[in-house]
Amino acid sequence: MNGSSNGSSSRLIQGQVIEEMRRRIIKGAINPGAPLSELALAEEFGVSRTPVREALKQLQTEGLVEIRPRVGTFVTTPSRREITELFEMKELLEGAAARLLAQRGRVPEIDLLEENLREADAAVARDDRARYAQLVEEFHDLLIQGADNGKLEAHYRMLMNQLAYSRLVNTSLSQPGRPLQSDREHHLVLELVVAKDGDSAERVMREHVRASRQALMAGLQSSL
Amino acid sequence: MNGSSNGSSSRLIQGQVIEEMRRRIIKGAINPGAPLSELALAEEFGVSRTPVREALKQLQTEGLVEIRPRVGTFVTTPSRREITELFEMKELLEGAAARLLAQRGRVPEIDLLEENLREADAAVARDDRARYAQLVEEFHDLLIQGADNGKLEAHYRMLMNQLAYSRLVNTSLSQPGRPLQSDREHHLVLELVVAKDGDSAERVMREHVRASRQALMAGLQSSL
DNA sequence: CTACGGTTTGTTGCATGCAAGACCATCCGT
DNA sequence: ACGGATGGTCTTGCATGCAACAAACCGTAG
Repeated sequence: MNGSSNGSSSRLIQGQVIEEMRRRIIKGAINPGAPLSELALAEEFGVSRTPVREALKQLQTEGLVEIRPRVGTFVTTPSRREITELFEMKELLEGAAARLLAQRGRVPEIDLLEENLREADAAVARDDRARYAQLVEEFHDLLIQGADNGKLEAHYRMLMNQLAYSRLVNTSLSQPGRPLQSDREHHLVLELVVAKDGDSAERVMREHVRASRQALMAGLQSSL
Repeated sequence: MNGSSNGSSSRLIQGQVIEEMRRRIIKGAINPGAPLSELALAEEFGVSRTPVREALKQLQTEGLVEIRPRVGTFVTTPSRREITELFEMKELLEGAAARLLAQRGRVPEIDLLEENLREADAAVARDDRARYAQLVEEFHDLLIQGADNGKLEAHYRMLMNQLAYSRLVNTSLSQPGRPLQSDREHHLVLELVVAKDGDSAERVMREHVRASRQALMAGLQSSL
């Protein structure tokens, strides 16, 4: 398994459909709850229903769509409770990743993380929120990769996909002062990782995720 | 999602195939690495290739089989490294579950866990390893359910399926003295949970999983 | 206006046929 | 005997047709 995607998928047309549909759902190009007709998708992609059907089946197992037998297929919308659960998992996995990374010592990912923070500092300084959002995602990705645990990474990607996190990051960072605080928290985590203090790194990382979640929830409240 | 199974699957024949195949793989009724022919399975179940095919696709996403395009479908065999990774995740999730359960206070699952330990004590006392193995699985299941986090439970079940844990438990418990120690560790965890000491409960639970893993690895070594 | 029945439409579930690729054994040439 | 080409056979991937079911829609009776 490579994360949540189908390994050598590019050659198989069902693989292409999977990647495209996943991209659309995660980016929010399709409204949550919207129906996905096999036939319509098949025609749009210029293929038969079969590969589309198999793609949707996989996306269902990944938790991105829901197939109601003989009714239709719909983009899933996480309930408030599920969002809370997903963040609990995010906190768990990223905290563990920080600890594992700290235990590994100085691996290439550390350098990439330091470089990431240098860029992030600059982005925050010039108030470039879009760029900073990208860097935040990269930071978390590097942390997970640095943990060097394929299963952890796979489950993490699945979670983030269900959250459609790429969209949420922006909401979270739109809270005043959040980017600066977020950047500081990243610095602290990386310091503890470099110092090989796994326990503290995990604790601080979890606090960071909690803070990020609260900023997000606040942002969601105000946007509704 | 209800764990890793397909919700209302009983009526759809692909759902029946999924459940049956998953059961076989987890129970070890099929040798790891063995090829699974769509046609053969279809004939055995008395259906066409289509539902079998869709079932295998889902099992692939769950990590139980591997579909090599135009070659065949095979039962996956976790590598040594993957087993280590899976146990790292198990430790993580069960530790978190212990902490979450402790935070929830006295919920029904606590009573069930205490009842479970009473039976487990008896099973250990009369050296009934088979019964104790069942109770161990039930203990961990109750812990996860008690955490009251659906996502955590879903990911946990997926992990356990990949490990084919029901088989491994026996190997682990075949180590001399392991059942008694395991039982004691369970008691300690539950005490801390009841005392609402989440941090300690998580720590001890993780130590318990590590110990269980070491017993398993020792058992695997000697059996090879 | 409301409640109920029948129909119509849309959806997915399953069966089947064909095609493309991978693998293997065999045969031929050296 | 050995190496390479070649054919055959097995596998899955995809296209298509039909059937079963669900939901909406409309007309009708009360």
